[in-house]
Amino acid sequence: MHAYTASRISLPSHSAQPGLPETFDPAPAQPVSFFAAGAEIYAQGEKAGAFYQVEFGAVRIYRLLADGRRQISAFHLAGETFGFEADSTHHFFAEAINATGVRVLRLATGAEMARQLLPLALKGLTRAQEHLLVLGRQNAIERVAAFLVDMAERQGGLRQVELPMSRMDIGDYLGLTIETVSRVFTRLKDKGVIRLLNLRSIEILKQDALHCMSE
Amino acid sequence: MHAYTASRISLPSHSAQPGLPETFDPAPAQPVSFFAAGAEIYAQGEKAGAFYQVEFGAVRIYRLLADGRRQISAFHLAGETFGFEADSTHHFFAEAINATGVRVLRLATGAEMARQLLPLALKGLTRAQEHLLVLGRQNAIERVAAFLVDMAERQGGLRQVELPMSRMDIGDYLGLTIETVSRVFTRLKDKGVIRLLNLRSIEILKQDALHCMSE
DNA sequence: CGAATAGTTGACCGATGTCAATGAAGGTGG
DNA sequence: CCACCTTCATTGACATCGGTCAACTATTCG
Repeated sequence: MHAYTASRISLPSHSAQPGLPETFDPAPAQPVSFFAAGAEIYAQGEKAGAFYQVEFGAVRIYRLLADGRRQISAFHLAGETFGFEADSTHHFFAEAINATGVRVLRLATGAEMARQLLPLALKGLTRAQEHLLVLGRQNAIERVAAFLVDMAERQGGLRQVELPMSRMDIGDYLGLTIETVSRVFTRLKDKGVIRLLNLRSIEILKQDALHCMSE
Repeated sequence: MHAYTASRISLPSHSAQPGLPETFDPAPAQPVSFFAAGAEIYAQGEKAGAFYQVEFGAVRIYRLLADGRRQISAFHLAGETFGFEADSTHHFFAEAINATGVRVLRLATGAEMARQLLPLALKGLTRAQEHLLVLGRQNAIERVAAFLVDMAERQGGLRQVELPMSRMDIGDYLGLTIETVSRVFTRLKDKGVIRLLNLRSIEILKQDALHCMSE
């Protein structure tokens, strides 16, 4: 049982992005906030009133038990959206994993907003439910394999996969300890399924084998 | 690793309910379908085009792995709504646990529908994410305690709680085996926290202790 | 270059799964 | 209405996967 102590590492600079070239956004330009690695985007219990789109970097969404055990329910990479809640309160914590920029989208109320948000909420629901299957019924190898397959898909299905998060983050996402995550990485490496380019990026050598392991 | 073999036990009678007294429903009356215990309401892969409100009985939503391992992602009791999907395909199975009546609500498209559906989707998302914490980071006693607390709350917070589902269903919801569920029930009974009135209903004797155990 | 942080590896332990036997409950037909 | 049979739940003995603790190594950052 490992304890996790949350700490506000640095404050975001809530200012609009000035002069960077950007892809065209049909919605009226919204401010982009920057967060340093480990910075809190919002906390459980805080008032919710916006949702967020990742411009660059990566975000972890998590919850804590009283004794510090942490469960990360989702990672969000560039282009993905998070932060909507059932009521006007955040039920989870959101933190930047690395230096991260998020576009803050103020919540309009009304049917048009619901129309935009619903598909995102439903996609998130499906993702969460699929993750339940992993946590409830898969063993350590299957969990890590499923995680790598998912990360690979979200990065365009390339052989090389960037893992912006630490082993502890991966463990807290998969319901495992860092030691077990590490051991499974080693086993996959020894089997020739993956290659560790460095701590934060892997190459998938046997796509089929990995898919197979993830069930 | 236990195998679960799904089987269509009986077909639903897709007919409107004729002469039963009903509580007033502001929406135009929709047909109610009846399902026998174990009957399939929809299957993974089927075309989705409606959502469902439980009139009476109970429903399990689940997914299977290739080798038969099953994860129940949610139970739905009377009054609750389920069946909406991110795209037009069901990603899960839905089965009646007991004799169950569900009101079938055909999906209108458009903003007004989204406005109605969004809160339900968001509520479901929050529930699923909270369940992730249970599956990822809590031990067997905590899981069962959390389950009982949840069931009690959803039944009005009474001391006596009805469990419409089998031990296997509970196990497949909590990521445990039936043996472990049974052993935890016995431990809670021996500690005087609960009393087993019969297989499908319990009495909570120490509400605080149970809350405490569920973290 | 050195200290601090993150990751890996090994030895051991315990919680939960597996397998098997027993007991209780519910449904069906005589 | 009862007896039997089937299904479901409980209990025990044992195995195993993953957690814990500790030592060591690699990486990053000042």
